[in-house]
Amino acid sequence: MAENDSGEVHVDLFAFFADIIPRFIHETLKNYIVPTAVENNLNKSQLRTLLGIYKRGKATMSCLGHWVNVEKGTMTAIADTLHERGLIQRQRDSDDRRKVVLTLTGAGEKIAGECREELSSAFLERFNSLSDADRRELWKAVDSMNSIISKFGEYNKGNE
Amino acid sequence: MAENDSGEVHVDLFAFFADIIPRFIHETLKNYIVPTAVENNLNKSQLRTLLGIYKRGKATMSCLGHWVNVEKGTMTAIADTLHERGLIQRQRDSDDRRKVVLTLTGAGEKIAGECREELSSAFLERFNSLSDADRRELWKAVDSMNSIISKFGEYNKGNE
DNA sequence: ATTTTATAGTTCGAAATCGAACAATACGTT
DNA sequence: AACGTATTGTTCGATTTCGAACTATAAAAT
Repeated sequence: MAENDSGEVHVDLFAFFADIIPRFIHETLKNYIVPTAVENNLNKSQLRTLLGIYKRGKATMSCLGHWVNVEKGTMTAIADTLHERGLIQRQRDSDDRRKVVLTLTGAGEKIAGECREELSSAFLERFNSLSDADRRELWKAVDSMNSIISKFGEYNKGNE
Repeated sequence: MAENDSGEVHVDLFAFFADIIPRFIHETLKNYIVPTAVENNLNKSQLRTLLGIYKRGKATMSCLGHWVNVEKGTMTAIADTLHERGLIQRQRDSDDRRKVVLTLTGAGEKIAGECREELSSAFLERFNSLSDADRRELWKAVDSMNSIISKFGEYNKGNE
């Protein structure tokens, strides 16, 4: 907890974002195994990479590296594997030939979409036990926090 | 985005927790290198383990494994290293002799406290640019979300 | 135009992590 | 008590990831 200028007591912002939220997310999904990911023998990084491209339509290696939270050397290895399995395509960006743009193949898109749906369903189940009042309050808080977070520049940089 | 029963449009809860929040946390701290962690040659898992014990006072291997998000075999290796360096103590739980309880040594506590403070300061700097109105709204949303999240059982199970 | 500096991606040896088999302890049932 | 089942932590070979050196392209400075 922490006090603000007017003496009110609030949750410690750092504890909230660094402890409480990550723990909540992890607790919610830690025991859930994504069926389609298992069927297709995808580990966490490979899945997260596919979902990152799925969400963006296309993305560069660096952008995905930030998103998946791995070094660029690792991203190369992940892209190698996904490409070998026919799930993604690589092509040089014609505007900036240093960049490599990744897109999903038909097979990759199908798998990514199914995984996303499975994860989303599993996650949302957690909220079934909430009362209507709590659900409304949560949604209000989420909308509010979302609008503030989106004001921070880096978050919206897109496919940088 | 998603619609609720009354037709209002809200942020998609799954996207918020699985995409937006993790990305915000990562973006906020990705370029920050914790000085005390570097000085003491601690990698991310070792640091997170120390901070996990610091926050809880003491914790079992399993509890920390969940917290750090690694398999138990990995947790054994991490604990080995931290113990060799004199930062933690291991002892069997006398109530349940299967369990191993980890606590910080004096040296470990000092390092963990410094790292926590450094991370917290770096994180909170991000919010300096917010207007007073936004800051109040954010804090309100955080308090609200925190109270709802804390109703979910598993989150509060403690040193399970 | 040339030189410097910065950025994107790859390679590859070192380090960290996974995950399945295992041993020890606890719990539930009969 | 004895048996089967579940949980906790360790071990160790296989896999993944890190991180520094490198190449190629772009942008900025002179």
